[in-house]
Formats: sequence, C-alpha cells, structure tokens
Amino acid sequence: MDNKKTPLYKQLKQGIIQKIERGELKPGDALPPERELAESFEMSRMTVRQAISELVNEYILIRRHGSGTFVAELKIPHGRRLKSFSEDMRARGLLPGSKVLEKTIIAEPPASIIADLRSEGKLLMLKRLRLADLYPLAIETVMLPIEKFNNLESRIFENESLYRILEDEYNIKITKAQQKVEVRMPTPQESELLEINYTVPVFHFKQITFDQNDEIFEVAHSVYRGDRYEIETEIYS
Amino acid sequence: MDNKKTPLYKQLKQGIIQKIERGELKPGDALPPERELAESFEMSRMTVRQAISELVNEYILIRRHGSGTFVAELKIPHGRRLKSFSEDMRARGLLPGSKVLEKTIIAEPPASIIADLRSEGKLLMLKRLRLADLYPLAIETVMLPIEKFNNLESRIFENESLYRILEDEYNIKITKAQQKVEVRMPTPQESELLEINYTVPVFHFKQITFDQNDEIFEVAHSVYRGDRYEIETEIYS
DNA sequence: TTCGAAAATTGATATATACCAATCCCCTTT
DNA sequence: AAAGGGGATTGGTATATATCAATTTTCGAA
Repeated sequence: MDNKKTPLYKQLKQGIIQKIERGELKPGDALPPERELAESFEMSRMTVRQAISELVNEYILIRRHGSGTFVAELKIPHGRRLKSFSEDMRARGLLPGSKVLEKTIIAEPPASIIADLRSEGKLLMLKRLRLADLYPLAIETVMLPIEKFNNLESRIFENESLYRILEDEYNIKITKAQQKVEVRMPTPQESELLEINYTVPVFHFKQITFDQNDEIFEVAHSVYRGDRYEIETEIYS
Repeated sequence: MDNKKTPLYKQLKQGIIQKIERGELKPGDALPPERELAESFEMSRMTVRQAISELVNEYILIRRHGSGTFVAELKIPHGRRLKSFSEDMRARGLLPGSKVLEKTIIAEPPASIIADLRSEGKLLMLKRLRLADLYPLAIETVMLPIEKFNNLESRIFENESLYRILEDEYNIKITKAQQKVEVRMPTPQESELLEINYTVPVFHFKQITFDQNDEIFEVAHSVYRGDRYEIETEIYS
C-alpha cells in the first residue's frame, strides 16, 4: 500500500474504511488517539487529522473533544444524502460486496447514452453484481466517458467502491444525481443473476450523476430485487 | 473582529460568507489566493486553508488546483418537494381525479398503525382510487387520528384535496414525510381496481407525515400501477 | 501569427511544534 | 461510599516551512 502516487492521508483513510468494512471496527468503537496513529503509521499528526477529518465529513467517524474518535452509529437514513451502494448497505447493517460481470470499452455508444452523457466519446462500461451479506441484491451497470478517467479500468477491482476511486484518484466529487425509478418484471438473465423467481418484480433505477462542476460524469442503470430491497426517503415541503 | 473566543479560522469563514451574502462576491468569482489571504488577514496559510476547506465541504466554495478558489454556482434549493397527488399529476401534465372507495371510522386500529402514529385513539380511514386523465393510477389509503380532526369525515368530498382541507380548516402544515417504497405484485382486489393484469407489478408507498410541530398526523399507504408510473427524483449529497 | 516550452501562480500534501480546551480517571478527602 | 480536585488524555486551534502538482501566463521560436 506504499504507493508513491496516492497521498499518505488517503492511504490511512482507505485503511480505516477497510477496517470498518471488514468488521474490525464496529459502530461505537473508538479509534486509536491521533498521536498514537501518527506514531504507528509514521506520519505527522496533522496528516492523520486530515484523513480523519474527511471521514468525519462523510459521517463515517465522529470526533468527541477530550474523549476520542469513534465509528459513527448506523443511523436513520441521512435525509436525502446521495449514497453509494456500499454506504447504503452499511447504513442498513449489511455487508456490501461486488462481483464484476463485465468491464468493456464501448467504441460506439448507443444514442440514448450519448444523449444522457452529452458526450460522444468512448465509454467504459462496468457491469457488476452487487451483494448484500454475500447474497445477490442488484445488477448495476455504470457507463463513464473513458477520456475523463485515464487508466480507470485497470484500477477497478472486486469489492472496491467505484465512487471512492473516482473521488480519491480523479478528484471527482459527486454533488447531484437525477434518478428515475421504474418497477418491472426481470428479464430471464436478470432473474438468473439475482437468483430470483421470474414472478418477483424488480426496481429499475436510471441515474445521471453530476460532479462538482455540474458536468455529467456517469450514467448508471441498476436493477434491484424487489423482495429484498426497499427505498427509504425523507421528504420535505 | 478580534474576538478572542471565536477561532481565527471561523472568523475568516464568517467574513467570506458575509461577502457572499452581501453580493460582494458572486457565484463564479475568484477568491484571493490562499497566500494572499494569509498575509492580508495576518494568519498562517494553514489557518486560511481550514476556513476554506469547511466552506468547500459545504459546497459554498470550489477549489480548482492550479487555478484558484471560486464561489460555487447556486444550487437549486430542493429537488424533492413534497407533492400531493394532485400536484404530482399536474406537474406531469395529467388531469388528477379521485373516487372515494371507503370512509370508515376504525375503533380499534391494528398494532402496526398504532406504532406508526404513536397514538391509540380511533382512526378515520379514507380509501380513494386515484385517477390520471380519468384512468385509474393508484389506490391511496389514508389514516388520521380522528380526535385531532373534529368532524373531518363530513367535510370530505370527491375530487377535493385532503391536504387542502387539513391546511385550511385545521391549520395543519405539512413539513416532512418519511417514506418507504416497496415493489410487489398486486393483490387480486388491487389489480381489479387498477384495471391491470395480475402480471403487472406495483409500487407500494408507505408514508408517515409530520406537521409543523413534528407530530405525526397521518399514515398513508399508496399502491401505484407499475406500468404507468415512475418516480423522478433529484438527490444531493 | 501560432505553437510550444518554460516560468509563474495557485492549490495539495506533508512535517514539526506549541499550546488551548473538553473529557476522563484516579486519588484524596469527607 | 460519595464527592471533589487535579492531573493525564484526547481532540482543537494555530504557526512556520518545504515541496509537489495542476493550471495559467508569458514569451520566444517557427
């Protein structure tokens, strides 16, 4: 993990996230004190603080002055916070997982995708089976304009959050998404991958995601099992 | 401004916010470079960065490496407004309609509703078929604690907005709602009322609605045809 | 004039240090 | 055993400095 390209504080951040996702750190657990982390990872306390600060901003950790830093309790849905699959699962107390089904470069994207992305270049298509507690929950197909994300395909591994890679490696901050949700019956291929009977309906999410410059950087289609998933939202007038 | 109690970086943060609010800094405008701010406000650059970092996290400023720091473009306040069925239909260019199926007083509400409403009294149950351009689109079941709404049952007529009655006659203002959305197959009764084949899946919305005092005043269940309805949302992080 | 390389500018990462402030915890006193 | 005081622990604020990396600007060569 001593990659010279990735900043130190991001490496620490990743390490902490992994410990949480592996269950080595559970909600309510205390992190080692900042001074201790600094010493054991051989970095300055300021650098440790930068890693922790970002995690606090993402509601993953909580700081208590004089007391310590703790893994955040799983909470009621964060209003309408935009969540990645991993965050969503964690918030529901489930272990997120992922299995890459397809990773392809599409030279000539279909017209509907071009219209959504407002760009005509080549696409990276990433199709993943999403797991919750090791059982299939969703099929997610993400399409990204390849020219914006150099060498992205080689950085994608199983069980790693795509959004985190985009944020940490390409400095993309997700700010907004437009989403349409339909309900329909699964295709034969979908019901096989999701391991459901053909009589179980599915959610079909169609999402367009915007970065901090209000540019579209992703079009995603997700198909969720209707028998094991429900949407929770809080709406304001 | 040299208040010894408030941290330096917060003072700077406040100052920047005020300049934006007064219009001295407009969306798209560049802030002075960090080194310059540090010098003119007589603080270290790290302190300046802390102030700016918090504003970046709040999407008030945007940093561009090598270029500068800028005031963020205005966000659209809220993508997800709480809409009544009528508003929702009109926004989609459809003519809303309504047909009362049942209007009953329930003396002994089921446990699940008591838990949601946090009140044990009698309920008014109102079950309506919702129409879009005169065709059935949804079945909506609303439950209200009768003691809060004296004589409400006699004021409900066809094709009148329940929310409007509550607001005008009982001074209830809707502020917030929690919603869960499931997908499932319709019951025989539902498919008959909605005039759909038994193979067409439906959305099932379960909503708890809060008034201006954060008190729950309504529990609603709605079943929407999956072949003629889709959810559209805009999500922010 | 146009292209491209070099320089300047600006934010990003990282270290070392100092002291303040809230909380915790142990030990003394009652 | 309970209450209180006071030091130890832990996060919070602030400075000074150095170097890297992305972008913009400048300016010379073609």
